Amino acid sequence: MDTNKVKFEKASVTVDVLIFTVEERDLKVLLVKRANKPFANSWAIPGGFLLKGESLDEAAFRILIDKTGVTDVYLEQLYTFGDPERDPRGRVATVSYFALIPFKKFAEPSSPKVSEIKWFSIKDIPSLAFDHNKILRYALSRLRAKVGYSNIVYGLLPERFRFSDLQKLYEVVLNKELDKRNFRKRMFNLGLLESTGEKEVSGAHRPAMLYKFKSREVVFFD
Amino acid sequence: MDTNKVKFEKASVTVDVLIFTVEERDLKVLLVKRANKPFANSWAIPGGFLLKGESLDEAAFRILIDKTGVTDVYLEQLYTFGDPERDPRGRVATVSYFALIPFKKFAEPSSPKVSEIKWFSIKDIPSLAFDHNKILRYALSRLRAKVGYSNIVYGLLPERFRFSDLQKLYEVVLNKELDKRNFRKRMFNLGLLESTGEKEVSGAHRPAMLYKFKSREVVFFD
DNA sequence: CCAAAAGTGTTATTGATACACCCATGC
DNA sequence: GCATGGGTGTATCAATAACACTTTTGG
Repeated sequence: MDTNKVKFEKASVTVDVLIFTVEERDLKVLLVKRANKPFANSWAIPGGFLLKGESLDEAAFRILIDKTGVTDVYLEQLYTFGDPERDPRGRVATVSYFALIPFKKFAEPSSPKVSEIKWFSIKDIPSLAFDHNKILRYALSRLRAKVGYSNIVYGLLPERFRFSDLQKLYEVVLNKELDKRNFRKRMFNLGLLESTGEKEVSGAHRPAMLYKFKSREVVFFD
Repeated sequence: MDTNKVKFEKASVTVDVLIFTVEERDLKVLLVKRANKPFANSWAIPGGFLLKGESLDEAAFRILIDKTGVTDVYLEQLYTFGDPERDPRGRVATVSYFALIPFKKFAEPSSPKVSEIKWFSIKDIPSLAFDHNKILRYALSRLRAKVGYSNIVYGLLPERFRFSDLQKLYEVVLNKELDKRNFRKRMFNLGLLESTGEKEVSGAHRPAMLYKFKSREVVFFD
């Protein structure tokens, strides 16, 4: 192949972070409304340009803190999107990450530049800026696959939770119903959970035992 | 966070492709000896800068063809490495891919710029340029995980192969021995293979039936 | 006593593992 | 006839799937 006349191209590198949480037993993703062109007023995945001296992981972490104030978090690189046409401003490659945070830790963002920021149910996603719908679909498929062979859902839950919260979370992520008894059996057999001994301050029904993950580190199984 | 005084940084984007094959029942990866600085004379993963108008996948494909002449191939994006210190020339983010090719299709490369090119057994990898040892370790762990729940090994095998070739391949990739009867049972149960009806032109032993994958498309199972 | 969610066991089926001998060929 | 790799079956165990009733609380 003759490459003599073809030019290399410096690209801008952005890092986008898909921030997921569970609220009201529903899986939600944090989106921002863009203030500037291109795609002004469109909703988009939060992100930003890579800064001098910053690693990709550091940039993802910075964006996450900027938007949510959360630091104790599960964060994983997802995929890199680099189609030459994906950004009208020029060649921009986006390294996408996904983050899982417990809703309770979320604090309103400090960043003044963002005009608006909002949690969207994954069942109700509008048309997004750039190729962000595609990125979100990719993130969801990774998340769905990964909950099947790892404990990463710990990132979505508070320290202590009811068993039914955990089950509901799996049901929402996997988009299918699970049998209560089989689910409990399997979860206990994996040996990742422990009872806290405490019970929820309950409603008009039998109070539920509260559980926690033995370890808030990623564990793979199967 | 005050970002007013921090500068954005344009980065060069390179695409590196880990090209795997099986030869002599051993898993091998293609490395090139670098002609130029930095790391002149070190072995490295083949790669190159992203060209104008080219998508990441296209760049990976171009590099692969350039080095091997192979076009019918399994190719998958792996991970993006972007530490600010990883290349002494400046900020370079590398999007890594891995490719699986059947050894028979390999043709000597047409590219005149490469000083040397060589297959290395994965058991015998030297110290590589940049952070390429780390990238290779990552690729191997992805490959090992993925053969467990997909049929991607089809990419490493010729059209028709003996069952024992397939088993040996799994053993090399997973670095452990497998039981012959259980392995055959499982493979047949997955329903991805079919007999070609033909037998190998054999050596001093009973001739082996030759099999092929029903589909040379990625299939996931489990 | 009624509504609401928590909690609990058994059976059937499937997939994984462990294991040893005969077969077809070339020389 | 012997050396070389090809090819086959059974029994045990573990994990998964299907399935319905009782318990504890608040109001």
